[in-house]
Amino acid sequence: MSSESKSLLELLEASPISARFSDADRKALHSLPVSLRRYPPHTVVYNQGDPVRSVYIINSGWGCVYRDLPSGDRQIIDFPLRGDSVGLRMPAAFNYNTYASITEMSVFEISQYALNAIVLQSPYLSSGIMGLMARQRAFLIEHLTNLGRRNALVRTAHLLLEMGARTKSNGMGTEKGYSCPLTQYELADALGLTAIHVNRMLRELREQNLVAFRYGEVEFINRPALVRLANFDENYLAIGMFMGFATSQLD
Amino acid sequence: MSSESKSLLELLEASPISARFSDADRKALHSLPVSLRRYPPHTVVYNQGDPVRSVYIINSGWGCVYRDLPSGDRQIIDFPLRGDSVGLRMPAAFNYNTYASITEMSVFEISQYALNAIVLQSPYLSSGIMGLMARQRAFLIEHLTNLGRRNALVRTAHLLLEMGARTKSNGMGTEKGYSCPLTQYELADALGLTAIHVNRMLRELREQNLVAFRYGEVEFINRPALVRLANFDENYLAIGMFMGFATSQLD
DNA sequence: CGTTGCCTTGATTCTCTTCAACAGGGGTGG
DNA sequence: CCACCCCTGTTGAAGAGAATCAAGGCAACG
Repeated sequence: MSSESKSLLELLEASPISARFSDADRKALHSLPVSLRRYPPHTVVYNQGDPVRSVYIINSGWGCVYRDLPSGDRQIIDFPLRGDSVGLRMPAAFNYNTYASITEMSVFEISQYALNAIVLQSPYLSSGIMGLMARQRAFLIEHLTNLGRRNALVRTAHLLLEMGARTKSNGMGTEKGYSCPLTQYELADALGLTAIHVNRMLRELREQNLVAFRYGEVEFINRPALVRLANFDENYLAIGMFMGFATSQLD
Repeated sequence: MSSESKSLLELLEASPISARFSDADRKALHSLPVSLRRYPPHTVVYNQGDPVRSVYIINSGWGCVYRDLPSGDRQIIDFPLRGDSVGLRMPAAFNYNTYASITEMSVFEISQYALNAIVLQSPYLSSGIMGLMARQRAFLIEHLTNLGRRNALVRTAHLLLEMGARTKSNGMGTEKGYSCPLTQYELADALGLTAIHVNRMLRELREQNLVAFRYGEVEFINRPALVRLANFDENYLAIGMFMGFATSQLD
């Protein structure tokens, strides 16, 4: 895979988060107990029903957050990538979804307890955390819209474009394409479709010379036409960076 | 309608938020410039594309947050009720969805600018804000799962149950039912269905003696059976109250 | 008293699922 | 080394579920 950071600070200052810290914030961050964890492919990080203990900032690799349903289906909520956060929610609660790796994955893990402390210390950091939450929220809303009001072809196109924009913004991909380790089953679980139908939609997109997803590579063939088909708007992804509540006082 | 608060403080201390403030927090809240606004039915509060200016805490009435699509369809993201928040995201950005009233609606409006200030002043309040964001996030995830992996009947049942749990938790409804001013068109836009099909699903639910939604009233006839049909789990709604990051230090 | 908004129902169409079968690659064990 | 299996991808045919098209109902409102 592409870039990977050695420290949380380095990751937060890199794209897409691009935080700019004061010395005080840096100091606070240094005192924060963080562990860099590695997970092999297809390993559960936390499970639906587990108590909430930690927050994760993804450093490298692909994973997915999903909800298992009693019917045996699952709904994939998101594929968090480098620079995304997982698990920012209330403590003293239980997880109502599962987070698992897809490829080998490295993440920075911060305990809820330590996070509480830093929220008390640095308003800039807490507003940064809100920024991360807002970013995840924007992904969710787009995903929701995708499932509710777009047909299978457009929906598939849209997801490929979204992951393209996200991989580009964190250095994992380019305008032309990106490496994507997802199976058609995983795509289907995210898109609310069957893998069989996803397969047909991918073929359709390929045959229309819009985008090819084969052998773990997404290749944009005719990006403008694909963007038009999917009515894709990159702007929603730009929001929610680290320039949080606190800094906007400068306006 | 049922309860309504005269001040933001009163609203925050009431169910479902149930905040407990220190004197310092109360003071900070008192200095916060808040305006109580009323909107007539079917009025836009902010529009897709407008710059972000304010955050809203709903006091009474029904509204909806939605995204308009170029196709002319729209996807309703959420129906925020008393005690819910709208617009908590990054400043210096644009809204990528619209917030409009459905019934007459009263909301507390706080400028982003003022909110920044309070985040700097009170860590407890900022963690409370994170709590509100986490709560909205839980709604989104459930809604997403609903659209992705449940059929029309179950999906409809689930939404009626969710709004039932939410109205109950903020005093607008009871175990037996609640007043619901939504049209079948609005339900359809939330559920990713056509109004015609929603109509059929409501009839089905009524004929199976599970729940009746008629004349603006949702009446749970056989709640246990309905909960079973929809695989409804109220717990996800319980998370994300005001007992935020900061307080959990007491653990 | 006609219009408008919301609800209701039937008939038809089409999107997506389900069921079924097969092909290629990678690993494993006999 | 090969037989076997599992996982992923691929394709076809049948069937279900929801959309679309069409029409009529009732109540509120000017």
